[in-house]
Amino acid sequence: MLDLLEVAAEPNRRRLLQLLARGESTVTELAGAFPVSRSAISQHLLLLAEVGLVSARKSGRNRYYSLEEAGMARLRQAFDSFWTHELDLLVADAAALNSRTPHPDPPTPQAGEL
Amino acid sequence: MLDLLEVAAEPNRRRLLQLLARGESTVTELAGAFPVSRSAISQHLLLLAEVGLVSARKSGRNRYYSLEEAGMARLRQAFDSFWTHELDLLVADAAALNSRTPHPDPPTPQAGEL
DNA sequence: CTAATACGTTAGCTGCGACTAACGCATTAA
DNA sequence: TTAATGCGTTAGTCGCAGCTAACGTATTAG
Repeated sequence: MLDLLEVAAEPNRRRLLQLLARGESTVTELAGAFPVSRSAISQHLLLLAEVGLVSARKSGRNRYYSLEEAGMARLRQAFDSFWTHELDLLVADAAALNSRTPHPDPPTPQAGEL
Repeated sequence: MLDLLEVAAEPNRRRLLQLLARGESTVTELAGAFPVSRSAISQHLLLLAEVGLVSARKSGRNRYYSLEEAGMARLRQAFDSFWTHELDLLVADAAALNSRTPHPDPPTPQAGEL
């Protein structure tokens, strides 16, 4: 599996990325937040590393994983590239239909946002 | 597979969503844009329908698939929910590193997706 | 030193996702 | 009417993604 978006989309890996956004962490620490084994988490991390979304630093007998910023930027670009202008228009319509909450930020094509 | 992001992330289904963003289309028409069979495309569409991203309208002996706007809005929200503030900060740093254009409004020639 | 403990990875299994082939059903042609 | 063509879906196969169990390795206790 080489596809960036597909790799990042898997629920456990998504969660891993979010946890790592808080800061670097070991496999065991991360695994504590999941119902599955360390092994499973380790393999998810290896896959994330393979596509350049994370990297590891060895210290003692621990390996500290952390987000690879350039990779995450590529992920962001991939999603933005997927989310074409047509989709923006469609979703804007949908939001107008079923929301009494006046959209505060979301549909605004902010520079750093989206 | 019930996960919205995961369903949408698969490359063929991603492409289907993009094609449908241009307007409704039949299974056969859509399949023409892929190297795989009508059957495969039909099954991808059925899955997309199951999670509410598309819907179908029958006319003659054709079924016209089109995007479900509310579902696409949910997809957007799911991604925004995943992309936490921490990630925004990290990616902002990464963008600052390898580009003098900090805000990707112009079509960046980087993305190899799709 | 040896043994024990804890870390992360590799070996092996299983279920399910993605695909082609076979099918049912309409529509159109004869 | 019947036959033929084209539409989309269902039946069945295969490979691989995701998991647990077993392992290698390295630190720490004795």
